[in-house]
Amino acid sequence: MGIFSFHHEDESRRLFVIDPPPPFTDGALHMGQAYWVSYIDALARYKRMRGFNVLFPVGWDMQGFPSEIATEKKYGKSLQRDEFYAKCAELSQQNLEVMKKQMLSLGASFDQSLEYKTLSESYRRKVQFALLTLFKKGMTYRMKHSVSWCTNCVTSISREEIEEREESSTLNTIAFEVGSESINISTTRPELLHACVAVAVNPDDERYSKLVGKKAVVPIYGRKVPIIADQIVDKGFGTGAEMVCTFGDKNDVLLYHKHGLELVEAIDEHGKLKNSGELDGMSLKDARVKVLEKLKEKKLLIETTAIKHQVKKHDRCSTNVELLSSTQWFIKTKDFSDKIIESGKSITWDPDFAVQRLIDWAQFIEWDWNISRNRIFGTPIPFWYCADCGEVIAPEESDLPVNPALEKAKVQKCPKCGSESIVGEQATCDNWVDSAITPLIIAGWPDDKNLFERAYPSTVRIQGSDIVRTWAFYTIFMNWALVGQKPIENMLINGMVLGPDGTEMHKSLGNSIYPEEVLSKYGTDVLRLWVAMSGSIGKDKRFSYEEVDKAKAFITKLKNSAKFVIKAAPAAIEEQPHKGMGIFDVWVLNRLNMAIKSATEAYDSFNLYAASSKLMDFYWHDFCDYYIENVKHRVSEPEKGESAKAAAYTLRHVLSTFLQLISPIIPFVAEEINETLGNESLMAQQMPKYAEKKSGADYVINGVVFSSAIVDIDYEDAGTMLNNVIGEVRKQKAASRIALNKQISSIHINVPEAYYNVVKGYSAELGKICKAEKVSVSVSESYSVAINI
RNA sequence: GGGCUCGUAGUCGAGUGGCAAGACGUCCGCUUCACACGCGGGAGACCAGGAGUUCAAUUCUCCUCGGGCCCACCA
Repeated sequence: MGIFSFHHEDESRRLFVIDPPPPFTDGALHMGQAYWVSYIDALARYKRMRGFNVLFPVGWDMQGFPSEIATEKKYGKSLQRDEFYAKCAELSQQNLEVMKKQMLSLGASFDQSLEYKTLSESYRRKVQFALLTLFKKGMTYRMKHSVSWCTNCVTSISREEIEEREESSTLNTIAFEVGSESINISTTRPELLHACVAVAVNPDDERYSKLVGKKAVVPIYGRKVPIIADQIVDKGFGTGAEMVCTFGDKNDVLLYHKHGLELVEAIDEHGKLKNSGELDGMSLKDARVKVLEKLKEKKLLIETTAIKHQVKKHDRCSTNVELLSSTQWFIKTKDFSDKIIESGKSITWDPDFAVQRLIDWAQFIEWDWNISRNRIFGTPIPFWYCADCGEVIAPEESDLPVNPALEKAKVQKCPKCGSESIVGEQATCDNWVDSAITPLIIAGWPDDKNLFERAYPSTVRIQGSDIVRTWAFYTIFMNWALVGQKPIENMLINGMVLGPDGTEMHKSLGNSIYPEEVLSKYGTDVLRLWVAMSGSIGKDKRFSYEEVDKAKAFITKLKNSAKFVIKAAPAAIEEQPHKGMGIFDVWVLNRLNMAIKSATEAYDSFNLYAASSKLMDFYWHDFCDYYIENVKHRVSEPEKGESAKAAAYTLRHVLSTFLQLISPIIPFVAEEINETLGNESLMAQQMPKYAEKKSGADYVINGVVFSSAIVDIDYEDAGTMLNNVIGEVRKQKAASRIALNKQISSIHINVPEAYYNVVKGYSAELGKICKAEKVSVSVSESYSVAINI
C-alpha cells in the first residue's frame, strides 16, 4: 500500500472518485494534458488530506488509427492481421511508458495499481459485454446505411472526425431533356451523374412548377428520372434545380429516403466508380474530366463557373469524405437524445454553461452512432453474422472477450435460415466505444458489486471542452443505456491551452510548447502553480512564460521566507507560549484562520484559482510583508524572552500550516520546506480546519481563547491599526527618500480615543519596528502620523 | 443563417445590484542583517458601445459592434 493507494476494503471513509481522461498513447504528453493532470492531482491530494479515500486511477486509450499508420511505416503492409495487431500493441506500450513517466514527473499521484489499458483482455471483455448488453436490448444493430467514408483509409468515419476546408471548384450547369423541353441543373459533382436518380426543385419555384412530376433524361446514361419538389432545394443557388445522386451529399441522402428514390451506388470503397458502365473503375477525379468532356461534346454543358465551397475532409488524412452505402454496426442514439440531455442536466457542470455544448450536440443527432471502423488495431466488434440472411450471431457472455475476425463462431448454422455461411465481423470499434465506459471500469463494473455501490457514479471528471460532444456525450449515453444512471457527479470542463500567439497549439503551426520544456526550465511545482493561477477552469488559457515567471516568483519567495523562519526559529516549539503572544501574533494567526476558510471553500468547489490566489495573497502580504517584518526585532533579541519565543512559535506555526494548505498545488517545494522544519510528511497530515470565532471579538487559536478584553478592542482591528501606522511610516520614509531601516529620531501618532491605549501600549514596539528613537501618541479626532528624521 | 461564450488599466485576470481584487509591466525611491526572482510608494479602467428595468447597473434585460468555439447550409 503506497501513500496514494485507494483503500478498497475501507468502507468507513468517504470516497472521492476521479475519472481522468485516458490519454491516447501517441508518445508525448501535450500541454493540455499537463494542465488537467496538474489540476486533478491537486484535488486528489487535497481530498486525501481531508481524510477522503481517494480513487485516482490512470487509464490509457491505446488502440487507434495513428498507431496503425506508425506501425505500417515501420513494418510495411505485409504483416498478418494478428502480427500487425501485436506490433501496434508493442508500439503503444512503448509510448505509454514514456507518457507515464511524464505524468509522474508532473507529480501525478494516481494509484498505479488501478491502471487500465483499453487493449487489455479485461477491458476488451467489458467493452464487448457492454455491446452485448445493448444488443440484447435491441440497441446494437447491423445494417446497410449511408455512412461518411474515407476512400483512403477505407473505413467509415464519424462526424467528429470530419473537418471542413474551403476549396475552389466549379459549378456546372447541365441540360437534362424533359420531353421536348429541358431543365438545367447545377452541380459541383458531375462525376456522379451516373448515380443520378432524380432532379429536385423547390416547390415554390415557378420556373419549374410545370415540370414537376415529369421525367427527365440523364445525359450520357439515358436513364429517365423523376423531377421532384422539395423545400430543401434553394431557389437562389445555381439554376435552382439539382440532381439527386445516391449519394453525393447529405441532401441526397435525405431526399433519397423522403421520396423513396432508387438506389444507385456511385462508387466503391476505394472511391472508384461503379454502376456507370464504361467508366467503372475510374477514379472520381478522372471521371470528372471524362464526364465533362462528354457533356461538352453533346453540347449539354451549358455553363461552368468557378466557386469556392466547403469540402468535408477526413481529419487524419485530408481525403475528401464521400457518402456511400455500406454495412455497418450502429448503436441506437437518435431516439434517446432527450435521455442524454436529461442525464447531462443532472450532472453539475463547471463552468455551468458547458452543459449547453452537450445539449446542442444531442439535439442535432441525425443518425445513430456508427460504432464500426474498418480497421485492425481496435476492440473487435463481438458478433458474427449469417452471410445469407444477415442474422446477427452473438457470443455467450462467458466466452468474452472474442475476436470474430480470427475466431469461428460456436454456432455452426444460422438459427434463422439454417445457412452454414457464418461470417465473423472484421470491423473494430470506434475508440469512443472504449472510452465511453471509463466511469464503469474504474468502479469495478460489472464484477465488483460492492465497489460499484460505493464508487459509482464517479465524483469528478476533468476533461477538455473540445470533447464534450464526444467523450462526455458518449459516456453519458452509454452509462444511461447500461446502468440507467448518470456516470459523473461533477464535470470540470477545462478550456484549451493555447500557444503564446493565442491560437490552438498545433505541430504544423510551430506554436507548441511541451511540458518537458517548462519542467526542465522551471520544475514541476512552477508548472503546477501556473495551472492553478491561470484563471477559471473553463476559460481558454494562453500559455506565456511571463505567466510562468509569476508562479516562479512566488515559489522563490516561499523558499526565501522559509529560510528566514528556520533561521529565526530553528527548533520546534511544542507548546504555544501564551504569555509572550502579542497583537501581531494573534492578528496573523487570525488572518491565517481566514485564509484556511477561503482556501477550504475554494478547494471544495474545485476552484484552484481561488485557492491559490487567496493563499498567496495571505502569505505574501500579511505574513511576509507585515508579520515577518514586525517580529524581526523580537526574534533577533540576544536574550530570548517570552515574546521572542511566541514570535518564533508563530512563525513556525504559520509556515507549517501554510505548507499544508498549499501542498496540493506545489507538493514538492512544500514537502522540501516541511522537511527542514522537522515536521512529519505533509502527505500524512490532515488539512487544517477553520476555527469559528467564540464570540464577537474572541479568537480561538490552537484551543486558546484570545479575548478582546486583553487589549480592550478587537485584535484584528488593533493589528490592522498598528500595521497602518507602520505602513504610514514606511510611506513617509519613502517620500523622504531614505532607506526603510534608517534610524529616525521620532514618530508622533494622533489616534481616535478608542485606539489610544493600544497604540500607546505598543509605542515601544512600534519604535523598534520602525527604527525610531522616540514614539509619542496623543488622542485626536482624526488619525495621522508624522515622522522626524 | 442559428446557438453558446467572451469583451474589466499596456498585459494577464478575479469579482459584485450600492466607493472596481490581485498580479505582470511601467514610473519614483530604497543594495533593509530571508529574498533586487526583493522592499516601499505612485500613475494607469467613464468595467466594448447604445437603450431599458431600478433609488442605484460593470453586474439584470434587449440591441449593436468585435473575438472565440460549435452547428446548419453551400446540388
